[in-house]
Amino acid sequence: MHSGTGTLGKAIAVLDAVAASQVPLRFTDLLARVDQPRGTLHRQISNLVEEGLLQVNSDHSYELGIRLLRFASNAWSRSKFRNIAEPHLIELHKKVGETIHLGVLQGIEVIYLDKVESSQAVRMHSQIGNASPCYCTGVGKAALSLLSPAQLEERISVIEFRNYTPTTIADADGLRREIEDIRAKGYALDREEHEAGIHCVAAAIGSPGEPLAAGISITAPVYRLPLETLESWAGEVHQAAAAITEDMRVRAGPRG
Amino acid sequence: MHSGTGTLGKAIAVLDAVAASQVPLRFTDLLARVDQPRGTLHRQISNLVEEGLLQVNSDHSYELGIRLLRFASNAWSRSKFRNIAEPHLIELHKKVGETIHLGVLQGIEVIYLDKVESSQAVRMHSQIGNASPCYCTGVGKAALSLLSPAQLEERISVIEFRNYTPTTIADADGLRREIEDIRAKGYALDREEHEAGIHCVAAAIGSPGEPLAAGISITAPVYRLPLETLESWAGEVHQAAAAITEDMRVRAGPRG
DNA sequence: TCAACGAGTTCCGATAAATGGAACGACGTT
DNA sequence: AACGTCGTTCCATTTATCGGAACTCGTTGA
Repeated sequence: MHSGTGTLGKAIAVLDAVAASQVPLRFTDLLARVDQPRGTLHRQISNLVEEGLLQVNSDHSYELGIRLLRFASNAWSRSKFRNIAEPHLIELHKKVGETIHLGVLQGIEVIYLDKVESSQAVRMHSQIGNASPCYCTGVGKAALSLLSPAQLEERISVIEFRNYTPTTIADADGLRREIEDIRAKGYALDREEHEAGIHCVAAAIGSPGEPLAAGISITAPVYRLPLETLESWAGEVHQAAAAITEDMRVRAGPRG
Repeated sequence: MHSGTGTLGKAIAVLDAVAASQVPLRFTDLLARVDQPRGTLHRQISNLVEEGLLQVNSDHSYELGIRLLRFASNAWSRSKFRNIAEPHLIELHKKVGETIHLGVLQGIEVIYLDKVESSQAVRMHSQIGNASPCYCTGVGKAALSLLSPAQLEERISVIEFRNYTPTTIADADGLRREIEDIRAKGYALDREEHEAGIHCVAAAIGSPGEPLAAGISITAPVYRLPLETLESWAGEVHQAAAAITEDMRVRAGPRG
């Protein structure tokens, strides 16, 4: 979504382009999306394919390579943060009985690291690894509230605001006010700002000034759970988030 | 597990080193595992961290970055192969009632792409994305049987045989005989060769000479299911694998 | 107190790799 | 048969990578 400097950055920009597209891309399509000369792009793609990061179908369309899967399964299962957070997610889920999400801020996106819900019958993988815009998700806004003014402005400046629903925050000023509000209250609400019919209450994980900016949320469908109920759990979310923050501090500080 | 040529390859070799290790690695640990001068490695790591592919903890230990997760969730959900195979896996599961695995050959490893089992209660992600050696898994051996003699020898030459269990194939000659046997029979068996107490029957997906070499397997614990029962399903596995191969041919050939 | 050590980081000339413009070959279209 | 499109290859130029050495900082031990 952002990168581009350095040889490695260029290569990843190609992966990004492939990942961002809903339809399979052919060489010329990529050429249009990645700002690179033909020869250069061709070689970069070749390298990526050779490394197993990109896969080419028989019709010359590209998809992300399975080697990424191998890396990711590793990243996920060993993630210190996720492992520390997991018991807290489960505990919170037991308290409220609704779906719990764990996500971290990555640039201007939230990447979901874990999810605890009642009906595990849903097909696996759900939205683990999925990315959503930070400005219209509870976890995202909560995480943003940890940033310094400078960091915050830096991120805001690259956001392209888009109205997913009527309640989506529409511009930078709206987001600034929202962040202020979240800092004051200690929790964030997503009032169907990303997906109609879904709202959530969230709290930030991490401390101002430190690199980790993340959050957890309780998510529920509007038709079944009013916002008031959700908001009444603000204390619980905040408490769980604080517990994770503390666990991270304790276990990261003294030693690995 | 292999790469190393080119700037990109070097970078990925670092990721591989981090992924391969069970314990968190610090700078010096990586230095020992990746054959690179200090200055060079330092810059490569910096680049990887900057791109979000690698993450550095406060104690200078490294773990794989969550950005990989984002790529992987994409790679998985959009994978043409996985999507085509999925209904066949479910159908096969309904027939036999045991766990079905889908895996592809990547170098000398099998990477698991999907899994269908009865008790989805198990924590998600299970072993999707996990990698296992090709010479001691049913899927791996089945996939190897599709390779040309030259390709096969190339791969065999880089395998480091290791005895996971008493029945693990111990050397190249043993593997060559096994592959011959699989070609003759049309299916592969894993007689507790990778994990004691677990065996499976598998069949190859793909055609000789084509790039895709994959397989599916029916897996079961020894204590509950004798090998004879498993082997009696060889026809079903083979049939399902053939159906996937055919679907891939049809849907990949005419157009994307 | 000071020297020695190990871990991580920075610097910079030499070197090798990436760059990108242009030409080429393969198809399908008009 | 001439044309446009798409993918691929080539090669002189440019640029980033390489890697040895020096530097910083915290720890250990005499």
